[in-house]
Formats: sequence, structure tokens, C-alpha cells
Amino acid sequence: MPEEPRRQARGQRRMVQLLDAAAVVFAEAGYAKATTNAIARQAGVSPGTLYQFFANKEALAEALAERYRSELAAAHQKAFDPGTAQLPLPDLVDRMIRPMVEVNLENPGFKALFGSGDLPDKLTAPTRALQKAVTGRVAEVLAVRYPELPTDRLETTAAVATQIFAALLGTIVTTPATHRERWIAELNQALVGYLTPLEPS
Amino acid sequence: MPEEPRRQARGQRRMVQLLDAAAVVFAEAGYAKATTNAIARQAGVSPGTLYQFFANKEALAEALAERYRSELAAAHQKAFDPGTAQLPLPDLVDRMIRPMVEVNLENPGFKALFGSGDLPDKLTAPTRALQKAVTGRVAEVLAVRYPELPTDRLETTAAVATQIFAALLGTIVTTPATHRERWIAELNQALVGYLTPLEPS
DNA sequence: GAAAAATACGAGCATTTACTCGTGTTTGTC
DNA sequence: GACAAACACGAGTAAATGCTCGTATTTTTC
Repeated sequence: MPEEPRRQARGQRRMVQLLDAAAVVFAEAGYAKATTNAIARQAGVSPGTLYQFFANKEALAEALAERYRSELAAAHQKAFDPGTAQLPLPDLVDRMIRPMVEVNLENPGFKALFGSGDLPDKLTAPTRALQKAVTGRVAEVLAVRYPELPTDRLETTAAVATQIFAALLGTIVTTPATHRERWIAELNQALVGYLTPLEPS
Repeated sequence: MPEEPRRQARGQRRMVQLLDAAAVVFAEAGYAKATTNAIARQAGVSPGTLYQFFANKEALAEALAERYRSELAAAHQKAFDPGTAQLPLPDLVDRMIRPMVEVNLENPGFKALFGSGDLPDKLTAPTRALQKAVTGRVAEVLAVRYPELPTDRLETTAAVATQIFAALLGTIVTTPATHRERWIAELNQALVGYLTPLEPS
């Protein structure tokens, strides 16, 4: 079994380059149609070099998903002080949504790994992990706000909210910046509407 | 330019077989990974025969999308008498949703063409048509219920509602029948919540 | 019943694509 | 500076896949 080589500085830079390139190509073509050769070319590197760092296309996607996961975690960390969960519902939803939209705008590949349903079976694992990370965050917040809610109901709600978010994300990021707020407002309305019945009256 | 041959009875049966087969294979593999040879095999027919009836994979998908469109129209026709649009909102939403879920359960390929975002550019046309047909129906109903709403706002609302629906459709149909109602209820809650602000108070 | 049109076959072609491998260069270590 | 390990190249390979084409059979037309 081949063991991981000890990466030197140059190698680490290359890996970053390759992930950047993958994000671009995934964003343009979608995961399925994205070719490893195209990713290598985008990174200004030969196909052989790509495979020096990533065992296969799947591993590349996995690493990219991992990157997104940590960026998302950071963005949420920044937007959350304790007590946020007690804000009025519309404000809370807005606080959850903004950072995710931002991350998505800065990382065009995100949606390709997060959203689409037409992925080969092999990719379901990393994709699921990413989805689950997001759903988990949502569930945490909901747990604080609605402590009475049973766990399974909480998870269902978080899952649905995440799926609604994912569904509208595509429209939000592909829409020109001028009209973007419009769609963000719709997303807000949808989520607030969905969650309102849970509010203590 | 080759003109369409005048199909005889046998040929028409074959086309139905092929569309059925395509639905199965698309459902199992997704559009991108579905191979035309697999579709032919599923139909119990040689690859050459497939291409006697459909110019290419895209044309096959197009024809299938068209079939779904008409089935959906029929299902909605059946569920709609005039006056339905004036029902209480939860009932109206339920009436819109049920037939679509049914069509989806009976035609597993539907979601593969309707939902996923990772489709090659060539397929966007038929997919768009299908999405647009659904959105159009929703818009019609909304127009009757909310006659005061400006057209653009109406279209936005219909689009969002459709996307929410599409997002949860996957979960609904892949979930075992025993738990299905649970998710349908969530979808209802989401849509009702989204539309409630439009109700005259 | 003969000519024509439609249907059917399936081996195989052309292309794409994930990935390899032999070879050469750069970087770190002693 | 010598040796090894990491990095880099890019032509090439094996497999997959959309689709063709020559040929053979069935159905329709007259």
C-alpha cells in the first residue's frame, strides 16, 4: 500500500491550485461532465501532476467538499454570537442565510457539489457529508430556539429547511447581482413561513 | 434532410417500449450516466433499433419529458374543478401536490428529468420546458386566487413554489411508503407557510 | 406476389476520458 | 555535492459510450 508522500511547500501550493481549478471547472460543467484533464489544464499543470496529489476524480471532489465545509463553518462562526438564536425569526433566518450565500458566491463550485441530484453513486458520500454538515448546523440553531421540540422532528425540520435553501441557492447565485436581493427575500419568506408554525404563540 | 418514416403499429409499440425503458434507466442511473445501450437492452432491443426511432439520446429525453408533461396535465385536469382555487390554502396546496407526487411515483424517471441541476447543456431545453409547464400551472392557480398580485410577482412566487416542490420531491419518492405522508405534510407546511403572507387578511 | 417501405440486428467505429508510466527536473538532507 | 524523495511532464492506454452501417426480416402497398 502506497503511503502518502511528505508534501513539500511546492506540493501544497499545487494542491491549492488544483482545488481552485476543480472548483471553476465543476462550476462550469457540473461534476459529471467535468474532466480531470480540463481541471489540470485550468490549473496550468499536466494530467500526471494532478494524479500525483489526488488518487482520482472522487478524491478531488472529496477534498473540495472538505474545504467548503470548513469555510462554511468559519463563516457561521463569525456570524453567530450566543443569543442570535433568540432573535426574531426573520432576523435569525437572515443571519443563517447570508453567510451561506456569500460562501457560495465566492466559491462557485459549491453548488455543483452541494445541490445537484444527478451525481454518480461514488460521489454521494462526500456530498452527503457536506449536506449533513449544513443540516447539522441548522439543527443546532433550531435546538436552541425550540428546546421543546423532539429530536426527530428537529432533524426533519432541519433537513427540509436545508433542502429549501439548496433549491433556491441556484437561482440566487446565477441571478445578476442587481436582482439578487429579490430572491434572497423570497428565500427568507419561504423559510420564515415554514418555521413560523413552530414559534411559541 | 431525412423525413420521418410513416410509423406502423409495431413501430409505435417499440417507441412506447423504448420510452418506458428510458424512464427506468434514467431513474436508476440519472440522465448523465444512463447509456443508450443500457436503454436498448432494458427494452429488449438492439442499439440500432433504438436509433431507428430516436435520433439521439437527447431526442429520447425530449420525448420522455413530453410524455410527462401531458400526464401531468391530465392529472391536474382531473383534480381541478373551477372553484378549487378558492379552497382554504392548505387544501388547495394539497390538491396541487398530490397529483404531482402520484405522477412521480408512477413514473420514476420523472425526477431525473425534472429535478437535477447537473444536466448537460443540451438537455436544458426539454428540462426547462417541463419545469416551465409546471410553473405555468402553478401560476394559473395563483392568478385566480390572488387576482390583485402583479404579474411579475406572480411568476416569481410560482417559480419559488415549484422549486420548493422539486427539492422535496426527491425525499418524498425515495422514502418508504410508510413514512411518505410525513414528508408530504412537511412539503405542505413549507408551501402553505410560503404562500400565507399573500392571503388577504 | 412483387416492389417498397419500415423494422430489426449487432458488430464495430470514432471519440471521449479517467488514469498510467517512463523519464527528466527540482528540492530537501547529510 | 551526492543521494533520495518529491514534483512534473505528456504521450499513451484501456475502457466506456454514443452512434453507424451493411444486411436481413417483416409489413404495407399496388
